[in-house]
Amino acid sequence: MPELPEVETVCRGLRPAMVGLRLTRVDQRRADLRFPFPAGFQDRLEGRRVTAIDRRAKYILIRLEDGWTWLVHLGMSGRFTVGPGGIASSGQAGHNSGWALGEKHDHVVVELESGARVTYNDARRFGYMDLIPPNGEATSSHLINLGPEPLSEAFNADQFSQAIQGKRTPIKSALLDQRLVAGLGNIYVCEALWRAGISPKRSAHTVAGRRATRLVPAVKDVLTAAIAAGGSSLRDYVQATGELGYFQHSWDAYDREGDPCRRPDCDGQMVRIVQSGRSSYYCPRHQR
DNA sequence: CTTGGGTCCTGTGCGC
DNA sequence: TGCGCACAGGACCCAA
Repeated sequence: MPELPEVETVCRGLRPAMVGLRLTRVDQRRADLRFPFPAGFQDRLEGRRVTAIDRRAKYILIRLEDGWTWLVHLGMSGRFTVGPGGIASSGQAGHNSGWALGEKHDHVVVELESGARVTYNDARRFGYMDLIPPNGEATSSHLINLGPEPLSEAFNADQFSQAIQGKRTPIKSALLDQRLVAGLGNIYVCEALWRAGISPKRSAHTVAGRRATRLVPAVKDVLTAAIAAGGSSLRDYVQATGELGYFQHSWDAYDREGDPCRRPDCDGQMVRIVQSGRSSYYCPRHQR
């Protein structure tokens, strides 16, 4: 799924199509994604005007005029597409059959008063949606345990050193733990550790201090660069505007098993290991 | 409390 | 060409 840069990119694509406009029709086509849709989902959204779209970690927060928030998590394969009503352009070059009936796995289709249509598609259904009542954000179970936004001042070497104090888990796992810092996923953790020269296997508590002062800027830099590129596009993943992010061409670590390390003056070779069931890519030569 | 592993689901790419 | 397996951007839930 999408990690923070992809979710940010999706938000930026949705805003021009949705903010300030009323949702004229909401079509929920199945009872559940990863979790059941909340009771009254369609009725709560239909007829409401969207006032803003925010992002918190990997969550999309669509603000409605009545104070409710439509929360969306994309899971691994969730995606939004924006198209004109009726015709609904896909942005998926090469195959656009079946548009009148919708693509396979189109689970939620929203029409706006502009005539535009916003479609949520999710093949694996690891994504989910929920409704947060007015003033309910501080107590929302989805958001309450999240760590700081990695691009905010709240995420800094002191804070992160504190957060990983005494943690025996590998630094790779610590960076994926949304309670310590919220928004990173498998790709950008690999990239940040490569940039910081830290092995994904290193025990988290040994990163506190000196190494944290390298790691924190590496995290911020890679996320900033990825957002600027519109995120990473895997397979036919498209952002809300229908355009392709291109940061996958800038990966230095992820999916580069057997390839030469790209760090200047390093003659290492990238390897792949499995940690907690997930692939880690790193250079054993300079990542220690 | 922390930590590791299994699990949900569908699609794709690879080796045979 | 078909088949079976490994693997895929996440994170919850439970056992130890």
